[in-house]
Amino acid sequence: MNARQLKHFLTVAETLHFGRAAELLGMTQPPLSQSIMSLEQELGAPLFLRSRRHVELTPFGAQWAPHVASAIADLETLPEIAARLIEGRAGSLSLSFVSTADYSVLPVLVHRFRQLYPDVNLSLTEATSDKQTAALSNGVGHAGIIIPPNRERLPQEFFYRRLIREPLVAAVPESWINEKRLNPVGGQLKSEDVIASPLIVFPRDAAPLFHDLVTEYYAARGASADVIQHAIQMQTIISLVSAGMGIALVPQSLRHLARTGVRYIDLEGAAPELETGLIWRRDDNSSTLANLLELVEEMELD
Amino acid sequence: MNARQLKHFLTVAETLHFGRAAELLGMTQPPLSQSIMSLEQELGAPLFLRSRRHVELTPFGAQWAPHVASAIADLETLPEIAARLIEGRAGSLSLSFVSTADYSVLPVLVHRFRQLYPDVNLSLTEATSDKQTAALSNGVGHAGIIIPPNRERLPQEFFYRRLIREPLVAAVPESWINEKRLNPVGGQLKSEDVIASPLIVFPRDAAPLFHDLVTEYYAARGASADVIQHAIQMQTIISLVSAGMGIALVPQSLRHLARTGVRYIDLEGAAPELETGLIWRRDDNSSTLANLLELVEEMELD
DNA sequence: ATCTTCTCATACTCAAAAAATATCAATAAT
DNA sequence: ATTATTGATATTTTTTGAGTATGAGAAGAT
Repeated sequence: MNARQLKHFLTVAETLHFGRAAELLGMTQPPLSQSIMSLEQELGAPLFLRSRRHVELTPFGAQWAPHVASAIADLETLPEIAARLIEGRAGSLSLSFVSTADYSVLPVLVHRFRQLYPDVNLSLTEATSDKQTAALSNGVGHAGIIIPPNRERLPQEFFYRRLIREPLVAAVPESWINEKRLNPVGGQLKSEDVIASPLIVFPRDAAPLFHDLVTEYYAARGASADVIQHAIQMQTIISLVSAGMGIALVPQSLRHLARTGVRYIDLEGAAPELETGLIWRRDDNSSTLANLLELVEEMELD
Repeated sequence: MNARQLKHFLTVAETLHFGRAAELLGMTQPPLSQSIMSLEQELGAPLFLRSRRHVELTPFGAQWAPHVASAIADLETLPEIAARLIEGRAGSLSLSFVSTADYSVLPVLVHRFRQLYPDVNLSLTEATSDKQTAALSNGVGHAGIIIPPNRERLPQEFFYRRLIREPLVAAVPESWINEKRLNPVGGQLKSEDVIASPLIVFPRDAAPLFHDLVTEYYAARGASADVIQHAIQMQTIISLVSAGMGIALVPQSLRHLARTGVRYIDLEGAAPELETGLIWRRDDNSSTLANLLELVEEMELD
């Protein structure tokens, strides 16, 4: 019993006519008759009742036909499924991201991807850059949005592409401005003001690169940060700023996270810039990943 | 692309080794390699990454495999489904019955059938003997439990088998006995008492054969029935008896329908007998029907 | 470093299966 | 009666699937 014979059976069951069925199947009638007969012999029961002029299904044939039809239909959608998987229009894409990306590239990227590839199962995981790199290295996940280390420290097994490069801005309690504790000039905060203010910042182990970028700002000005509090979530940091506990240096895109009592102010002079980009394994040739990369090329994220 | 190639693909995907897969498939390795290659060519994408020493699935292959596995599994259950349909262990059986059978043969028949063939979809329809015969004649339903007409009036297209032959008994209001309006002697009701009592009976058009059996009882005794009420359901008739409206002549098996205020009493002498039997189309060779018939032969219903 | 082994690919041959052609036989309609 | 229709049978041809023999490249052993 093979799919060919089953197809033959279905066609005869539909037409109830060997000649016409053979035509539909692109073959001649004799081999079709033989095919059905051998199928019946194998099953040990007739599928059709044939008089010399008429063909009809036996009760067994009639009840079996829908099962066969369903199995054959499933079989025949396999090439279509394959095509969709090959083109990356179906399948899965597992994307990890650092929490800061949540306010900049991630939403627009995810939205566009979902729009273009609605049938791809996109799974998103928040993780630090280090953890993302480790997971990808172990073959877990397809791509990660990270804050990149120095080029030489990025393992050879990865490709990297910059997504966005944005200056840090200060998130400050609104009250401190009203009380003249901070004095922005022309919409910019002076470095003396920054240095003099208690700082709320990520713990270094959670985001070493971002942490280092902030502390280097102080070091470059011959000072060191007066870290009053660590917090592991951007939202928590902003909440603490709102409570007047201190200021924070955050990526500019965090302006999207509006919160009463918090003002975002540009830094005076050349602000440190935070780069965010995408990494993926060189040897990963998943088509869903390829589609994501293509989409990244097409989008103007900066 | 055919089921054979897909099976090859699945086996290689499981073993990740062409030689061992070929062995599992009962073939040699070269044609297996060719089969996979031709499948890959047809799909337009590689299913496996082969180095000279290693085989692994491509992302596409890995994602396609479960779809293929499911389709092939469905395909391979078709012979099993066919066997069950052929043996009548799956499929459907549509049985109609007269309402009186509800209290005699039907429950035990249905119970036993369900027990033996739990996967057969058994559909039960209550109908008069005439309607059942007509439906069967039109190819609707498999068998019917009817009160049979004279043999010569049963169309040639049917087979018939008696299931039960039971005497009619009188269903009488309990109060009438207490009030000595009826006087059973030795547990039997005299025909004078029957003739003298108002009768509740099926309308003739709903059950002509049963109706005729009852009226012939009166005719044979030179009387005619004093029909005080028609009712179309056995339960209604017994309810009316319980209310003291009259008596009814009912099949003995109706004793199973106990009701306060109603007594079932044998008729004096030779009581009219009601036959109930099964009909089916001679040319219906459904295996579920065959199983029902076999079951009927094995059971002692009388 | 060389040799052996493992493993998938290639070239070629053969057998079995599928389908074609030609024809038959039975039935229904003209 | 005759003809057209339709499924079955007989026989040949084509296609497909699988076999054998062998090659080539990589990993591991000596």
